Amino acid sequence: MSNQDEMPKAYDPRQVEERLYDWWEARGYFQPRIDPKKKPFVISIPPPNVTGELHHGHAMFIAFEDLMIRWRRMMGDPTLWVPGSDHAGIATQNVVEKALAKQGITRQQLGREEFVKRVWEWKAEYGGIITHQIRRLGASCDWTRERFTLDDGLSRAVREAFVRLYEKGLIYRGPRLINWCPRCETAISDLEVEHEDTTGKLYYVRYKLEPESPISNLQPPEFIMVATTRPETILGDTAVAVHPRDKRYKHLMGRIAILPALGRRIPIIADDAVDPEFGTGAVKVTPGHDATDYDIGQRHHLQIINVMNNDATIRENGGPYAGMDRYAARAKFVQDLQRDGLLDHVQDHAMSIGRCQRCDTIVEPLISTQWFVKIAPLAQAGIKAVKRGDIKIVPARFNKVYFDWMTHIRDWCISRQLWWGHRIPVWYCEHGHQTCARTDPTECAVCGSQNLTQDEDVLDTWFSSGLWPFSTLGWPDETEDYKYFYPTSVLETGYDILFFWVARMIMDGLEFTGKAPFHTVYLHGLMRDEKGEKMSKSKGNVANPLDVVRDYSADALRFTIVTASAPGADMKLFPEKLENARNFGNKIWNIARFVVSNLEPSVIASEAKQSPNPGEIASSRSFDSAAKTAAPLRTLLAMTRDALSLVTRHSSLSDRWILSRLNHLVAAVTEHFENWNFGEGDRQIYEFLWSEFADWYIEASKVALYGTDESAQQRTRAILAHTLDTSLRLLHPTMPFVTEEAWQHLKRAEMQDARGETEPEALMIAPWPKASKKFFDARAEKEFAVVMDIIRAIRNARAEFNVEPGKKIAAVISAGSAFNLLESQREVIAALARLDPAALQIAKRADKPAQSLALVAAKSEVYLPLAGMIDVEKEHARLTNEIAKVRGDIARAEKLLASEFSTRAPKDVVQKARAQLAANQERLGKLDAQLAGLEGRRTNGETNKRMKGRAKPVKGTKAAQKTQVAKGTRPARRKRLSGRRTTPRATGALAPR
RNA sequence: GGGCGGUUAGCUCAGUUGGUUAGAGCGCAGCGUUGACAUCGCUGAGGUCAUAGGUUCAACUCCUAUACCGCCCA
Repeated sequence: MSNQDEMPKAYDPRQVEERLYDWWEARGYFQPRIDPKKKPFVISIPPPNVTGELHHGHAMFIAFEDLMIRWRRMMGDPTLWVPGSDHAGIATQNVVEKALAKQGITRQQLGREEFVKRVWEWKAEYGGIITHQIRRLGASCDWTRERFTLDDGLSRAVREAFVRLYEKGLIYRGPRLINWCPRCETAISDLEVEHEDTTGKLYYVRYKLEPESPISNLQPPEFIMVATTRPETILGDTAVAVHPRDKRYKHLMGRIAILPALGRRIPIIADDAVDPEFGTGAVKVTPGHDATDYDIGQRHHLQIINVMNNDATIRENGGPYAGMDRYAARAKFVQDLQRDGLLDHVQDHAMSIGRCQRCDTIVEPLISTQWFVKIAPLAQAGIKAVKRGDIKIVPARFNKVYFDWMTHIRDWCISRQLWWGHRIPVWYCEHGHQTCARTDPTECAVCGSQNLTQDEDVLDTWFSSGLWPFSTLGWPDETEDYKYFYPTSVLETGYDILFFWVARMIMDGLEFTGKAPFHTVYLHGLMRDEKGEKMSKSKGNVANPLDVVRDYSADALRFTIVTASAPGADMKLFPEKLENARNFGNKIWNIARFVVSNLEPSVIASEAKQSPNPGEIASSRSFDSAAKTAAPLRTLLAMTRDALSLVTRHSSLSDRWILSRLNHLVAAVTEHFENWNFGEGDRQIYEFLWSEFADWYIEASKVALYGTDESAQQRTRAILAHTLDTSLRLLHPTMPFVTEEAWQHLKRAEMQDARGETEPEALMIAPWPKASKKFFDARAEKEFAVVMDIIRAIRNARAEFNVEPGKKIAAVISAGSAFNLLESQREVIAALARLDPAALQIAKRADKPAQSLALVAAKSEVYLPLAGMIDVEKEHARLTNEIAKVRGDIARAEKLLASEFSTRAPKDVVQKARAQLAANQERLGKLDAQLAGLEGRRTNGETNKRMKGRAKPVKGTKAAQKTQVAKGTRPARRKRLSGRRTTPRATGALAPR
């Protein structure tokens, strides 16, 4: 029984992912080992809201953060990823209220205590769902350190932070104009208001003027006309304002206007804030319901009148409109103005309205007594930290966004009229004194009164989120975790919460711990749906990542997320992308299957011995059987050592080539990861595994594996194992499951040797590979590229001429300077180009056999005796076309080299251009000769009849000619090989007789 | 109003200090059950890199302007 039998033909992630996760977790791999000598790598998870289930935005941060975490863990850092969730005040209260509403219950009916109890129940249920989802995505976070923002410890941190700011005078309470959500019935911060452009109405309303003197009573009444988008707020007007230099209104300044409906007397004032271009140039001033008007009101000491209740109905001071909803009041008010002849006209108006981020209700600016953080001093420190470089934001373009916002930051309204959250730690006595304390006070700090009541409000959720990086580690206590793991390393999240969360963590971290809470902020883009729209619950386009996991695997989702976008760029999720990633997983699986099956299965079976492996924990069939058949032969380390020692002495070209490519890959991926280019690193791994390792090395390795040279077999096996092992390590941070599963099979196929070396128990705790420069082999890469060129040219010709795929054909290679190389690779060439080895002739210089197709590839010529399968006209066209292209290349190169380029460009660049030109000239010579031969044949009256039935003229002699005319200089398509540009271009011609 | 990002193959997108002939996946065309893989293999077609200028020996890449799309802030 071979290992391959344990590896099904197709990879089935559903049999693997959950089992492996459970095993990793049970083995304790997610927990860091505190090593005082090492600097830890730490990420605090962006805590998901406990409102419901995860969406793809969460999958996104998990993909990137787990990649970093697993990578650093393999690099040997003590690595900690702190998981947890956020109580999400308004959001959670809203969903629970909605759920209760379905049962016909309101929170008021339940009362505060009972309601909060219900929310905790909700949290228990959905918190569980969320952690399950995070696990299924493969997140290797340390669940023993899981935190929730309402935990006792974190609540204590919130209290400590509040008290410190309060004592410093950075927290104050007072009446200010705030954003009020009439549905949530709470204040919200500026950030929680989402502005939306819309077309509204602009109402032109006439305010009657009070006569200047009793005599004027006899005059016809005078008016001043104002324009407003919100006529119902006229009820709260306390002035009319015009611009001080507006000549139109000069004579009216200081006069008194009479408010419609209420008859209140209000002054006409002058203020610079008025835009003379807007409307009539005269505006109504409503300090109680508009931010600009509030400022004007402050400057002119105007009375502030709030005309709305908490639910946006008109208060009793609204006269006849009292009790009406704000929009019903508007309609009625407009109607009344019309009736009274005070409404001049109405016009459409482009405007922006603010809506509540959580419930989409139109926000009402109003005056309310709330708690605020005086944020400017904290923001200054936050700006400095980034300017100094203590914190680096990736991608860097977000620096500017950060600075702009921090510079123009306004005081932060932190009190919320909710029940779910951290209660504000301030008590009032009957004299109105405030007592703010770390522990619940029993008496007033000012007068000693024992008659205390705590503030009813709770804090903005983000107040606690801002403390997350350190509150989760034990702050304000100097715990072991806090001392060792703080400050954290990287903060990874979506750019949409740069202000909400990232900026606040920076300010809080600096303020409370004296340290930047992390040294790097990595911002990813937003996940959008297929149409490019932001995913949101109200749009109903929110998908459950677990559905994707079920259909494509967590690995596929993660790989797609990481590779399908650039840093900071939004991405769309498509089934096609996921399919490709899933297929890649299967490809990896089959590569492993091939390698494993070639690692001496007979020995594996006979030397079986028990060893610790995932089978002990998970009861997988494959692990169980593996445990029985597990056969220590040599460790991967030993294999690597073998590969290393063998490569220098006996290795073949393809061996040296793949090891060179592999080590370049290790270097490149490591560098890309270090530079935060995870997508590029992963794309290179993909290219390597699929296009180099599988398509070329594995195919070439079959020559040695199925040959008779035992040492070559051994060596090839070692290199196969080593290359697979290394590649799996590189890919593990992105695709943890399939790599671990494949690696376990690989490991079992080798096992321990007599020297007692042991492999790590799991890939996830195996060391990250190091590139070894001694494997860099430019010559091998160059030479193997020549071999690939020859093979491609032959394959190309076979396809063009419809040679039966299985048919082994003869070939003559006139190798020229590449003779030694090609002769040494004859088996590989024969195998991969499907040539008959007995009929493959390689010579330094060979004559063209009669009736053969001639190809020019990599400075050599290949003749394929495809007698009778050749269409002379077609060949003529192809050759002519090819010659035109080469001539174009030559002309361009000559022009370039004749210019200042040859004197001013770097030498190596010029040298390359020269070499390229020479190669093309050589190629042109060969092509010309072939064409000449063909011309001779053509004029000899040869027909283009064909012999074999399968052969047929390649479509489009005409098309080819057209192409030549239109795009004669178009370059050949580049091959998939990264880091290697080859231009296989087969060109066929009939040899002259 | 201020700022940022995008515009590259039919579609979705990479392209990191400017340097040969710009890449991938999907799709498309042809061929294929070759002892890892049809979730696959081989071969091929397909792009004046939004437009107009500029810098440079050299521009998808740097600069300026314009157009269109998207986002953030006010």
